[in-house]
Amino acid sequence: MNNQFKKIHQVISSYIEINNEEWISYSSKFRVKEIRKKEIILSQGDICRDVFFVVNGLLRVFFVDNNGEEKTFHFSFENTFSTDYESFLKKIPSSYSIQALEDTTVVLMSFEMLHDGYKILRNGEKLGRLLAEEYFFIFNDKIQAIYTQSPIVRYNNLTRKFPNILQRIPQHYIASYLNISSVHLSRLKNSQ
Amino acid sequence: MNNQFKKIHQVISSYIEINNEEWISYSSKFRVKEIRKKEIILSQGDICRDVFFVVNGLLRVFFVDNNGEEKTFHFSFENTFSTDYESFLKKIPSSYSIQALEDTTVVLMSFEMLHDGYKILRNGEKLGRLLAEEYFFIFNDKIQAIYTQSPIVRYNNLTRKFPNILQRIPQHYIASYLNISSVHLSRLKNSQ
DNA sequence: CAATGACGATAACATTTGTTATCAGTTTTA
DNA sequence: TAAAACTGATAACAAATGTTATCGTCATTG
Repeated sequence: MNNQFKKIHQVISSYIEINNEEWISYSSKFRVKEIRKKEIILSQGDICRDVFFVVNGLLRVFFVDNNGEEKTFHFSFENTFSTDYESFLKKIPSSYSIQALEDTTVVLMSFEMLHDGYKILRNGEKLGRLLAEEYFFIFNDKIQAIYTQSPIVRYNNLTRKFPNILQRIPQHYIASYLNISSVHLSRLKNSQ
Repeated sequence: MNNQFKKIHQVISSYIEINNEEWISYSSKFRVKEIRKKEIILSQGDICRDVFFVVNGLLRVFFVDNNGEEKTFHFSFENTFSTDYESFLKKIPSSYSIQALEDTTVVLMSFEMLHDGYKILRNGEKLGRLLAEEYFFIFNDKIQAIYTQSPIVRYNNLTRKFPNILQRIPQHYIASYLNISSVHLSRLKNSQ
């Protein structure tokens, strides 16, 4: 099996039963893309045509708010999916941009192939449901964290969960992710 | 058709094709529950066993944070679903409590019947997927609002979208929903 | 009907967080 | 390799938001 598809196969297999034949047919439609650091693979306002699976590297999902300021919404690490799922599903302009923070390899899954999967794979609809549910869980946790945890607690949780995040992601992006200013994060860190 | 099921049939029909036979078998498992004002139908920490469909009345979804303070997370109006979907799906202790703000009638859909539906209904899995997606959209919008809009803008949007909300929901719950203090909301309102 | 509690406005004050600017060290780029 | 851009710390100040307390009105309850 194409080595780049190994992990994605593993992830999908954890959701549904998929046999060899199905996988060969399904994965034949994957496309692979190399993205250079700082390159943007989805621009806010464009319709999001693909779900990206990060094989290696790192993506940043962000948007520009009404005051023209970038807000970092999510970091997509290796072996996770990244997309504007609402734009992707509804074919409406994306609210987010997605940018590579490092040279990154992604597997592209188009809307068409995902929807074909609903019919072609025996458990295609189930896969769709579980993916939607999984995405939902992420957002649910995110909202709860915002409501219940102070920025510094969220920061500590983040660095505990991803110990090398500080080596890979500039601190002001993390501040933006926490929805506080970079100055404030610096203060919080150095006074706790 | 049982009149209380009319709306829920309408909503489900908007998601998938469901014929009369399927509907009769499916809806026969619904249970109806009357909840008195202030009554709690889901307690934080319990496993959420049902999805609630609000026939009439009004529910408040909230949780108690680490400082012992209630944070209102969501208001469930007529003809919408309400639940702790993560607790419900994963059978883990609920992060939320759900309380009636008015005398309320709900239709209960248990985990078992929803999952039976995945098999019994021709489009059961699709229904599950679309419900998960729909729930996801709500959360996506919620997070975006938090990141991009100031509390007073969110307040104005809320009152524009639900003009009678002020008659039905105490203001301090709305403040909690906006994640600001009730004093601050009062100030914002009366100074804009 | 009286007592109690819930509700929302307001004031005074404390705390948190943002803004702007500067600086030194580092990385990127031409 | 030199210039430019990026990064994070820090200080000084401004703005936003929270906390506590008080008050009058209204709704609920016994």
